Amino acid sequence: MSSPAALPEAREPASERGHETRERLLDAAESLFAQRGFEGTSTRALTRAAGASLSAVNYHFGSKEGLLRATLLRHLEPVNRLRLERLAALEEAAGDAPLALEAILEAFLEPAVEVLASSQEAPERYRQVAARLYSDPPEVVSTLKRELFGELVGRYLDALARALPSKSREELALAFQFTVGVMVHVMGGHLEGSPELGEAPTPAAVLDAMVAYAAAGLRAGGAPESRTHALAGDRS
Amino acid sequence: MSSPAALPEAREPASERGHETRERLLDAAESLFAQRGFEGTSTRALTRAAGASLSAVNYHFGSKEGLLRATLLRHLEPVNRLRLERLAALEEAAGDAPLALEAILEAFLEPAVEVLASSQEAPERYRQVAARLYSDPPEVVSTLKRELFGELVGRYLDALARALPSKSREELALAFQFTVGVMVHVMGGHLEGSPELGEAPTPAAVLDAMVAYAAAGLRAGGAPESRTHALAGDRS
DNA sequence: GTCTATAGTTGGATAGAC
DNA sequence: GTCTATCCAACTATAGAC
Repeated sequence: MSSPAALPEAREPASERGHETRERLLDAAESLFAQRGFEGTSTRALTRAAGASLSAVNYHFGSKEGLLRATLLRHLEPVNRLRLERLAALEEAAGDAPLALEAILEAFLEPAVEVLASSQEAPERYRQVAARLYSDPPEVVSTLKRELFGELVGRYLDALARALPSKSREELALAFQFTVGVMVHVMGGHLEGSPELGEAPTPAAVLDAMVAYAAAGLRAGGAPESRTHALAGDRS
Repeated sequence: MSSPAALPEAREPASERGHETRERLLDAAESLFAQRGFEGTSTRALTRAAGASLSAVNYHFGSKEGLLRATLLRHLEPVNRLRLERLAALEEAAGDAPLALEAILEAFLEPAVEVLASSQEAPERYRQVAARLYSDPPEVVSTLKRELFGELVGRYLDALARALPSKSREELALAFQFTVGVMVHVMGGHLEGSPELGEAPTPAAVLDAMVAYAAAGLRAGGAPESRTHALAGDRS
């Protein structure tokens, strides 16, 4: 985190040599942590992949854990910033009116998909980084999770509460967590693992399906009328 | 898997000494793999927790990976068997009629919650075992996943297709994967990590909420009429 | 079936030259 | 800022006594 010297303000002068290795380490960490997990990736394999020396990780990040933290931050922070910006833009455009549920969900879900699609290289790499937050055990991760998502979740729940005034905050919080589960599963790449899905659908199609699924789920979740269990399925 | 001797048929005779250690190892593995992941757990810590010697893992399971496999199987296999049984029972009762969507979802989701609730000791332990299937990287896991879920998913999709005849199989498969994501997130214990949820809801309440959420999501997911994005939130 | 002892690797981290 | 060389702790797996 607080690295060696935070070079003056030059924003990539001829002498950014000092940052080249750092960036390569982050790239390699992204890729390897995603593929094999934190404990499953050795510092040796990591620095080899980055074309750096073994000691580089400790020099730039203090420890292997510091590198994990930096790796997660590098991706999740911009995604979450975008999520907050998009929510704020929606709210400003709507004035006092409550937001459309689908719009809120799109503001939350699309940034993740976007970052994924905008990656030039292997998208698999980016996908699983976020999912790691929900699977890697070390304590760094749970701390970081609260750090990164605390405010975000609160703000989105506020918007959801205005869109769905008949729901209690607990109901909304629960259904929103379900939605996070959907997102994590998709970002973790578990759609590919499943047969029956034939050719993988495009990210845009998956996003649309997620929004529709989650919107319906949020509207229905926990509402007493929806527990009419005895009646059969279709409705469309 | 195919262990030393598969003792005749005695179902816990005075001489089950040979199995005591084995069971203790499975218990410990369950707990530690759930908490710290596969690579994050050393055989030493594991055997120490089980009160066994270091070599016990290799004797009983061949390797550390063999122990992971046995651990996952021990829990997932009965859960999946129950899922298939409950689906079959529903289908028999219904004759030719399509099943109620909520009933299908309950048959799928409740066994997991049930095993969780029926565990005498720390339920946290059991919860995360299944979730590990979706986060641990080693190849054993992805093999096992297909092995365990291949038939199951096919059978449930068949039932869903009859309950929701207007949906294509691809739409259903996608929405069903979303539902799996919800379940994995819940079983992984990520509800606890979130504030805003106050006192953790009971397993039964979470189950009801999941069923309602997923049923609504499956009915709506991908249906063209549900993409009327412009209209605002509430409906109840 | 369980133990102790040990072999043989590989792990993260550091020292010090350049 | 990056490297090589090295420390030492920890790992999985095996051998062999009991």
